[in-house]
Amino acid sequence: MGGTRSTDATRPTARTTARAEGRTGERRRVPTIHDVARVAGVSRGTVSRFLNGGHHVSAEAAEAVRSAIHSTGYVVNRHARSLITGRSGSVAFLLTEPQERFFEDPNFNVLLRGCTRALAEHDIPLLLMIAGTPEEQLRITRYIGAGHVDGVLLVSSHTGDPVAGQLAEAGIPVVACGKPAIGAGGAVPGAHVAADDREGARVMVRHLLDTGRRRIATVAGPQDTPGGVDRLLGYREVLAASGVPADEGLIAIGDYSRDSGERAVTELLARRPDLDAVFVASDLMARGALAALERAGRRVPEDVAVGGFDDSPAAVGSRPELTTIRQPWARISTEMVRVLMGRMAGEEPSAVILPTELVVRDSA
Amino acid sequence: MGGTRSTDATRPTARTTARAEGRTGERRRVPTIHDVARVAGVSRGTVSRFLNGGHHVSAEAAEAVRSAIHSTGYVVNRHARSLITGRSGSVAFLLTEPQERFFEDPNFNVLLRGCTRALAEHDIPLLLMIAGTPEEQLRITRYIGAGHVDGVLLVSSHTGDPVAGQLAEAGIPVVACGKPAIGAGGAVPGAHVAADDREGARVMVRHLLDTGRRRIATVAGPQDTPGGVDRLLGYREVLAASGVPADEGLIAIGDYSRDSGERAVTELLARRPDLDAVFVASDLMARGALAALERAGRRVPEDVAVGGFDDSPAAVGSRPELTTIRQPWARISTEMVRVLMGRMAGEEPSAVILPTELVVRDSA
DNA sequence: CTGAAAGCGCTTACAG
DNA sequence: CTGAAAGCGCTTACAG
Repeated sequence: MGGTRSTDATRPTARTTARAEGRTGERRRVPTIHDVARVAGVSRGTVSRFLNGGHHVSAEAAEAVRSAIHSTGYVVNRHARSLITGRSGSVAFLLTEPQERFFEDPNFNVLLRGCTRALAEHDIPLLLMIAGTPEEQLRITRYIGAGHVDGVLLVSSHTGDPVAGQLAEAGIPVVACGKPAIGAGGAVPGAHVAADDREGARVMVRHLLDTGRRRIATVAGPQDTPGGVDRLLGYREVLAASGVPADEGLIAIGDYSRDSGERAVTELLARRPDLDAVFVASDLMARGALAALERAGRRVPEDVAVGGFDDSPAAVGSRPELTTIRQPWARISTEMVRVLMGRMAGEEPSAVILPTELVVRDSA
Repeated sequence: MGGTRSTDATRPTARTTARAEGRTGERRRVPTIHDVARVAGVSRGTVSRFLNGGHHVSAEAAEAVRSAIHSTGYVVNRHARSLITGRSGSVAFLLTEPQERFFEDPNFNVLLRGCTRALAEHDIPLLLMIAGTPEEQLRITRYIGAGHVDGVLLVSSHTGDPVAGQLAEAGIPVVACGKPAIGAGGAVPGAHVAADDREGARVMVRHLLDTGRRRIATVAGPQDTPGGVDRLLGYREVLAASGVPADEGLIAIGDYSRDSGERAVTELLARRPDLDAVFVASDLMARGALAALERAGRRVPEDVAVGGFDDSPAAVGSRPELTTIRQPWARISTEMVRVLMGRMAGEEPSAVILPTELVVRDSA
């Protein structure tokens, strides 16, 4: 804002208001649709029609409006528009992560930036919201439920997140990043976009097998996250198919943190000293695995091959650099926005599973 | 939204509209101030007064409204409010960084999260905006200039950013992260919050001196950024004060990237093989420095001490772990929001310089 | 302290 | 194709 609204002689009932006056004393008046109409010599309705697709507007009228918009510097007042259309014209990027793990995850940046960009192309601002605590969740679901946002890009790694359900119940289009948990009651899964975790894990374990490894351990992710479950599943599948006997002693569970990877591999080494490879379900945990192996005097990849997952910056900062599975974060964000726009236009929820890619570096 | 607005018998002119009806067919009606007024048995004006501070509202009326809000589940329609107050009730977090370096910087996460949180406490949503290209800058300054946002948290590391000036000119309260460039023409510096780069550099160089180093080199940051300039300044000051002869051959310039740090130290080593310490103006560059030193067969810290800057996650992922200067990112975000709220309330621009902290680890 | 009324800037049937 | 008019949900002087 930052302007003084002056009495407009052409509007008999207009009154003088001095609100939103700039601190610095400038008195710029933000032009309205009314100004554009006056300059263009048409009615406000015509300007509005021009603004909303230009249907039922003659070529001359359109041109007059176009030039009037240019000369006045008109920008639509979204509040007025939203008030009548009932749509806010904005979308929320909602993070429901108590541990705030995502903020430590470099991939999160890529995702957030990608969504911001993709939305900007539709001229839709992104509202960043963090609902870590139950109070914040309540406040935010109320806010969103009141229609202050047309759709939600939901990021939460853990299952049992009540927010997704509440939002869906309130009729808000939602698309989640990552596979949602399959509710015990068989709740319909919402729209989501995810990397193909299972196939990614398969590819990595096959790579380990192909390079001659036979005693392949794994550090799986938390088993209350779909990603954690799927990557372990992929591991089991390939081993089963390869005829290598299943060995539960080669499986350890981490929580995606570096430390948990270090602990898990230390355990694994104690249980199965003869392991010659380990598929670690995240790069961060793989960093911990590298540390544990070094401490144990094992060379990587000579003695033990290490395969990570994510292809996060952590993958290249290590020594040796990590062979890993790249998650298509840029595409995930693009697809999330695309699916959300579809939902907002009335399409049914859909799931998009994106392929991952094996990145071979030094560790395996 | 997500509801059908039905004809309201108490409002003679109300019409039936079916807009914003949920895709799933539910027909929930979002309660308005009118519903609250009816339930509470007061006028809409009274409800509004209650909502806006409760002045001129009797205790009984207040109580009736409070309970009516609760029972109806009323949430204010911000668009309607904004339309009349001329304030949007939201704030932009604006990134004007062509290189998008900030998105690779883990500190950026902390900053963004901190600002989101601090704003949420005031019940103000944060709009994330990225203006990397000139076109995006134009679109965004128009958007902001039209009053769609009450204030801007500006993040841009480079000088000569035209956005800050345009925003200020449009009368939008702005507070920048980091010291703005001192314009050649002596433009008044805007509100900003920054770490004390110069003192941080001084502390590090003193630490190097105190631990017996005498041939202290530096890899400075880009000299078109205030941080780059100030950290080099601090380095020079301490050396000058210590009586160590100034040696321009000990000074190299990087661009904050890992590679540039590696290059710079390689150069430095060629020019001054007898250097026994290097103050590197960012942890990322320091990582590169470590690599260059290792390649050159110098032990850290025995042969050469390395001091970083930032205390980013890069500082602990290295071997040896980096001794560095911690930037108070959490406080920076809190202060940015505090100063911005002040600006929005009409206060004059102010600058906040926050202290840094020496974190001693293994590299120096 | 409180109600009735005007009006914020826009969109959208409704008649031409 | 186009204008006049109603109305979105709220706030705010203005009278009581």
